[in-house]
Amino acid sequence: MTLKAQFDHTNCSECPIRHRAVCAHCERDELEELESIKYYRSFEAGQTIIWSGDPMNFVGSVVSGIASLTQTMEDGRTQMVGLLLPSDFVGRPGRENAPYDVVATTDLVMCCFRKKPFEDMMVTTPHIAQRLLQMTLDELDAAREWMLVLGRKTAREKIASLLSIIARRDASLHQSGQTGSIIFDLPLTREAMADYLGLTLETVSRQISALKKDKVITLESKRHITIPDMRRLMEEAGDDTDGGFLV
Amino acid sequence: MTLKAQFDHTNCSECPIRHRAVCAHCERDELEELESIKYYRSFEAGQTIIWSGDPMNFVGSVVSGIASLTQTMEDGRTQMVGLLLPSDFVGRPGRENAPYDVVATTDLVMCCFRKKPFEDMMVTTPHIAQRLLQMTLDELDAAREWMLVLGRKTAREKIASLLSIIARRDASLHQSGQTGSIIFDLPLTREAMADYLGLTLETVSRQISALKKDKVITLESKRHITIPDMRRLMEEAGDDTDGGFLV
DNA sequence: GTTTCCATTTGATTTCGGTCAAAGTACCCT
DNA sequence: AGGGTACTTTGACCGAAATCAAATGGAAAC
Repeated sequence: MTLKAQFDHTNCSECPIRHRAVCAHCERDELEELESIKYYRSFEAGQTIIWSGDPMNFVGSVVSGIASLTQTMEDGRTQMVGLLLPSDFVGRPGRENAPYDVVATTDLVMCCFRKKPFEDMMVTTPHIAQRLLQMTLDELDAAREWMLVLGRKTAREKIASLLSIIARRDASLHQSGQTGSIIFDLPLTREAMADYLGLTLETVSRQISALKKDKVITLESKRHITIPDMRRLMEEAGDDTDGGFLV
Repeated sequence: MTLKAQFDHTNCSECPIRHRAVCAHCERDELEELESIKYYRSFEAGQTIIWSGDPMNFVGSVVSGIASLTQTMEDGRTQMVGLLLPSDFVGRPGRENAPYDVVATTDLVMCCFRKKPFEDMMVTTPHIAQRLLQMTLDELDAAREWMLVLGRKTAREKIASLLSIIARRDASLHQSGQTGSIIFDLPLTREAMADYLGLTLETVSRQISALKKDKVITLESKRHITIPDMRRLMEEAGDDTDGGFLV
């Protein structure tokens, strides 16, 4: 592995990336502790990063870009099991990494920590362990939320759930509250959506067309979506309340 | 809430329950720290425990028995999102609990901690936070493993996956290695299996019958199962390797 | 022993989503 | 502009699992 510092710390100055554990802006003190054991590495969109087994003895954290965690069966069936946004971690400190592939959805910069010093640090600086625990609990909730989607929702509800999640995440980024319509770009291909939802890409396409026909969503282009009424979309998703959602 | 100490610490003397955070046997020192803020409570099999929202301001840990975490949609569709075995935790320290119901699969004893002192304790005793993090990471892996099952496996593969998981957990409890056939009692009704697998109970029944007909499993009684060849079962489950599995 | 209740099995039919196939669309590249 | 490629849409058909319905089994209660 060749690892090379490619991240300019000054990028972080207004903290747009919410890099909770290591952000130079909001966590300068911790950053200094970590400095000696971390490396930055960048990946191109579409690249698959094998993050399993012993050789990959690193814990990684997304600095910028989006990646997805995927599991693949030997016959090719794949299931996306998580979305990695800036500040999210991958890799199991304290043991061999789980057999997931990390796929860069966009260009990606990751911050990699060698495991051993990372673990030591968690013990010596309990607030980092504490924060990592909070994040892991969030991810666990998201994963469980998704289990309901995968196990019990119809194709139409699955699509609505995914759009609702992305829309809300976008809305929270843009601070635009609940007012009026929400517009966003889909960062996923139809196939990626299918892998996330446990569907085929044809079904994804059909259900998006159906939601468009029923005026639940509007498509400016294939990837640019408007949601005129968020409440309506959430009904379609079968969500009763505004409970937990993915990241 | 009436909470009452009903757990005899001497039960724990050979540590059959792996009660990692509070076991009187293996973690006596920690137990003493926790003593003042914890309460034991027992539940009957079949009882549903609402563990969400503000009023339930507790973190719970299973002392003995089995419980399941379930999510329910307003139209009654339910999905089991986790199995709680002795030593597992429920409840999100540091925030409102997630909207899951805890259903006692067997008679159950839980150890409940008031959240605030529990959180303080995590900061003051970092090794507990560390251990909780490990357990949460394990659960996250299990949840993600299950996402593949829910999203991409056929009914037959789902059943085989569940049986394989239970069989392996049992085998590890009985220290009986990989040798020969494995016999165990199903702790779940067909309906509970269906809720776990995102199927209907009829499909569960049909697939179990099919596996029986094909000699992958043998049923002594409806709940007593023999697996003559574990490798065969794992093939049926579509598992290529012996990767991670649930709890 | 027999009645009751619940879990389970089995059957008949329907339906949702998958599969296979073809056509349409946008974007990049000389 | 033309042509290639990757992504997306749409159609026709099929099959796995859901749904509806009834029968069977097994254990506790009377």
